[in-house]
Amino acid sequence: MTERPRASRPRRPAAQTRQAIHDAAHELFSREGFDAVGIRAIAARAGVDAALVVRHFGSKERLFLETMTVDLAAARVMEGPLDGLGRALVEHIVTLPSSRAGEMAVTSLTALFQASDRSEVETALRETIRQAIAEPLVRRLGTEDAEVRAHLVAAQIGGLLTSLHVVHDPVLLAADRGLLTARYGDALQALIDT
Amino acid sequence: MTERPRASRPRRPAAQTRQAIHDAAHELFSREGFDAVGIRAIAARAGVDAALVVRHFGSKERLFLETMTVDLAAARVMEGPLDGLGRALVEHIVTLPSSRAGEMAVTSLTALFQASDRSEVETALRETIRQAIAEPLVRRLGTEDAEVRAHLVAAQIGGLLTSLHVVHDPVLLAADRGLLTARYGDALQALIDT
DNA sequence: GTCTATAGAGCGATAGAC
DNA sequence: GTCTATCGCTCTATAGAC
Repeated sequence: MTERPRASRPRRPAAQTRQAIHDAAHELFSREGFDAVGIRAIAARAGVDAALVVRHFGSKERLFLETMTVDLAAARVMEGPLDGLGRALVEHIVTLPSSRAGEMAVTSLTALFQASDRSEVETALRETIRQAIAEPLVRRLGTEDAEVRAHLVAAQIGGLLTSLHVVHDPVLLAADRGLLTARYGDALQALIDT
Repeated sequence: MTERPRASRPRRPAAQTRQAIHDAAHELFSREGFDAVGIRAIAARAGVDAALVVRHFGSKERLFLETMTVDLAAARVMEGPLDGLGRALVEHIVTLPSSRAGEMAVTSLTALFQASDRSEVETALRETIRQAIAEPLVRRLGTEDAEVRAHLVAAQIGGLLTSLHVVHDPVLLAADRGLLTARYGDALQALIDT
């Protein structure tokens, strides 16, 4: 249909191709995990050739790391008053999946967890947790053991996230959000208050 | 060297072969994860042929599930007095890797987490958590919301375990055990006391 | 009970024409 | 920038000789 002798296809802008690969990769990696998804499957979903995936992102692992970034958007919550912060954080966590961005953050986090036997992925995961939770909090807690406590807060929040989205604990998934927030939030608060 | 025309090898008892495969599988799966380890590698380490692995265990996934079982040995701790249970549980968790059995439990748990995108593995993981933590505890807590609280306790303990052994949080790994036990244990206790 | 051999498929990555 | 073709390798699982 095109008048040119189709030396190559209708020529999409490179940025658009890159974005299509990016989106396809996020969707497939989120749903099936790193190992179960091949470059060919990503290319097929993006409507491009498999070689382009490598050309644009270098390798499957780099594509994974670039695609599965997590923005927990917890920074805003962290700025709130220290008392009541426990419940506010848990409320934020359980509400995350109701926004599109939050849902993507959660699925990415799950995929990172499951691929964390690759050392680069483990590093990315660790850095994500540090930046999103531990570091903002350690500045709020002036005390001497602030760093350890902040990382324990991160551990506890991670526990809720993995129970919900990795293990899929049916009791917690079915539980009343208010009850969850109150109980787990107060336990978190104990960690914050020392 | 053998006098028989080596139709087949010196004939090891089947149970012994099975055990050798089992041990090799545990070691490799623990260290490298489900996807990174092939049947051939397991067979080589066990000193047997790859076909025997399939013959004895049916499939790689069945071998994985049969091999990576977790005994957290938390039941004994659960029987202790309800007050102080938080710290006792955390103490138990951070001390786990110092025993051989505990270390195997921890490495198995890590491998289960990382392979939990396979639905049978996810089910096994969920069941392990329920049996080891949630169920023993729900019997101790008489209250109405006992089940949710017990599963929140499991989530919080899972958070510590994953932070230490999946994410490898350097702050927590370097932290004083006593401090960890006190802080995280008291937060856990808040969940137990309601 | 153990082995050889192989089916049957998929993989990540590259070379080079266009 | 895009595509075709392919290299070289891995994998799980099975069939059947011994």
